[in-house]
Amino acid sequence: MASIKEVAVAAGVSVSTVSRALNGYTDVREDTRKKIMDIAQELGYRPSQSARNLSSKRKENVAILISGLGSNSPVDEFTGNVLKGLNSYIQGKNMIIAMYGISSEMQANQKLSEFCREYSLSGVILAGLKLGDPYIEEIKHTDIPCVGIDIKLEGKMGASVLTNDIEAFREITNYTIEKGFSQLVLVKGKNEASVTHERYSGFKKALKDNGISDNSVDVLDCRFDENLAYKKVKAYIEKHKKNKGRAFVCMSDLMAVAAAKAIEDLGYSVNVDFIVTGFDGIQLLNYIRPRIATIDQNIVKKGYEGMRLLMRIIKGEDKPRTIYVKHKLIEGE
Amino acid sequence: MASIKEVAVAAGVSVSTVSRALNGYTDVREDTRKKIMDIAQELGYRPSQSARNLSSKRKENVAILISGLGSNSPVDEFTGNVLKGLNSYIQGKNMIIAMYGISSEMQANQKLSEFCREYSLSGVILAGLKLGDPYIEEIKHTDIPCVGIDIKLEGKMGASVLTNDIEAFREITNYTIEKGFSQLVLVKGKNEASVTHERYSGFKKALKDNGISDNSVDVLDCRFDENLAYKKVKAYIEKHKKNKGRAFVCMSDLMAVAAAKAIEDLGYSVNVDFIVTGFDGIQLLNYIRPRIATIDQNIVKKGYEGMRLLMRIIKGEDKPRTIYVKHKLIEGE
DNA sequence: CTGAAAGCGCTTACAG
DNA sequence: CTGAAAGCGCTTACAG
Repeated sequence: MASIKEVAVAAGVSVSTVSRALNGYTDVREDTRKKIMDIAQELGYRPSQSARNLSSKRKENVAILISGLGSNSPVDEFTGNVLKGLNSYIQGKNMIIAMYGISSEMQANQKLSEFCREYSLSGVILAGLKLGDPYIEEIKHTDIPCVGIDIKLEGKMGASVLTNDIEAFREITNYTIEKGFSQLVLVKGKNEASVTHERYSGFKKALKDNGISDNSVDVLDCRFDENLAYKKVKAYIEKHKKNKGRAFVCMSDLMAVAAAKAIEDLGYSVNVDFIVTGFDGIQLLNYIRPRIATIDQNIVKKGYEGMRLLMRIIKGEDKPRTIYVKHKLIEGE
Repeated sequence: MASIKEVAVAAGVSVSTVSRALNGYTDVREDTRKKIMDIAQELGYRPSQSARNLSSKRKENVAILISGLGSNSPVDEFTGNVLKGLNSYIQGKNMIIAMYGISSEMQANQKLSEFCREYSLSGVILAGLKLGDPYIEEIKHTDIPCVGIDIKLEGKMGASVLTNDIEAFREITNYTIEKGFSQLVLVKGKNEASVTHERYSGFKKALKDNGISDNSVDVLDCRFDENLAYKKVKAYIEKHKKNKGRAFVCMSDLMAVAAAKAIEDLGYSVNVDFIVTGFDGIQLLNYIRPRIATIDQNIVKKGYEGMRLLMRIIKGEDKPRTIYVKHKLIEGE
């Protein structure tokens, strides 16, 4: 419960001196500082962040704003992994990061800049944003540093941490073909998601790499919906048997798992009669047999890099820019 | 960027009046209030929380402190589900909750009361705490409302949201027996976890319910470790074949999944040759075939109820107490 | 190297 | 019903 004043009195110095000592200013005599430190420690003194925020200009408060916690969205590992990544960055750095849930509704009611002012934030990480969310547009013209995880942010203060979806999807498609399955079926995500377009573009590059013509490939539009993927893949196989597409290249792991299930439910063997590949690298795949090949996006690393970039931007050590976190191909069996 | 002063000037009233109008005090003339509201809206005014925290006594700032985000812990769904629950409570309530990651190390460095003072918190939800964490002890003597999710908090300000582990485990054990498998093998969690003891006690009640003697039951100490569970269950079956324990009653879903895998790897059929049951209700089970019976703990609900209880305690509408969130038996196939 | 003083943006008795 | 003023706990020029 100690305030700076109590520390000052106990140390027999002024409040200003305590403040300077505690904040690591150099113009404090060493023994004065020592005494102040000791007393602060003893009293369990902690500066009130509210008071500090109110009086100080140069502050380094950051927060992560998480969208999509709303109750209709399925809980996935994304949030936990991002948090874990942020956390690993601040470990031992004597800093703390606040997290706030932001719904699309809330974004409509309160501008990001107002939010940051209200909570004294000097920079934010944004996770879970969807194309069309109000903040995406606002960030183009804001002057507070923003780092988007898995979402491209524009404007002079907009930075991003992304997977190179084009390269990654090209890679896994090539992997599929190398495994001897060149009659491809693309199990596609929803068009509203930017990643769908990027992965699609990577897919086409892989076709070109292998001299496969676009129109020899079937596309199942499954909108990242596992039930839809199950149905469409099942129907596809029932119709063509093993005579047409034999490789289901999926834009997400969950769709891949559904596709694999469809294959098995029809009495075929995954990775033998038909190959399936995913994208994301979710935990679930570790429990599915046979193992489905995928691209691990390394979300934890994204959290870490996002945090690191944000701090560097705030301190002026770096400029807002786009970082690509290296993905990893995980082979199937 | 507007401050209360600018609103006051624009409205032609004093700062005090603006403050009272915005905070819903009744002693403001209706048209004055209306004008102030309009102008505040127009200017995009938001009160600085820092200033408010500093000047006001009766504040209702709450936060969730999450332990176990440390990088060595596996990411699971727990955190995301709790957050989702909290979030569903505050939906539309015009409030926001801050989240902070707290490691055991940090707990050792900074007392909870100091933390709350530093961040102007009037109440906290604690999630992911382990037996032996420093804050558990401190809470016994603190005077700030604390709600523990899945951890029993003591002291006059300690509240808890729990599963009735004893009843739940008794229930699933009884379910197993009803399914015709009475030669039980308990796949046990680690002794350092309080839930292990409670589930064990529920297990024994079920034995008594069915007149089964304790020493006819084998216990595999697997410490909530899936690899250990896999090994021990496999060794057990290799040794006894189908001649002894036939029902692996597991204290967690992950151990149950491992047990099921061991069974299948030995060429047996899950839920036919041997039955397996879990505990938790994790998403993964929806993807494992055949479906393993389990107890769904409803973590989302726990988050919701925890938040609700905390707010009620802060407002004086309720006393710190223990809430049990109803679990649900999910049958296997 | 140190202290007195102003000020950050609010809330809240108090007076009228 | 409204306003002037004190105060919350800090930081930061400024003076010495």
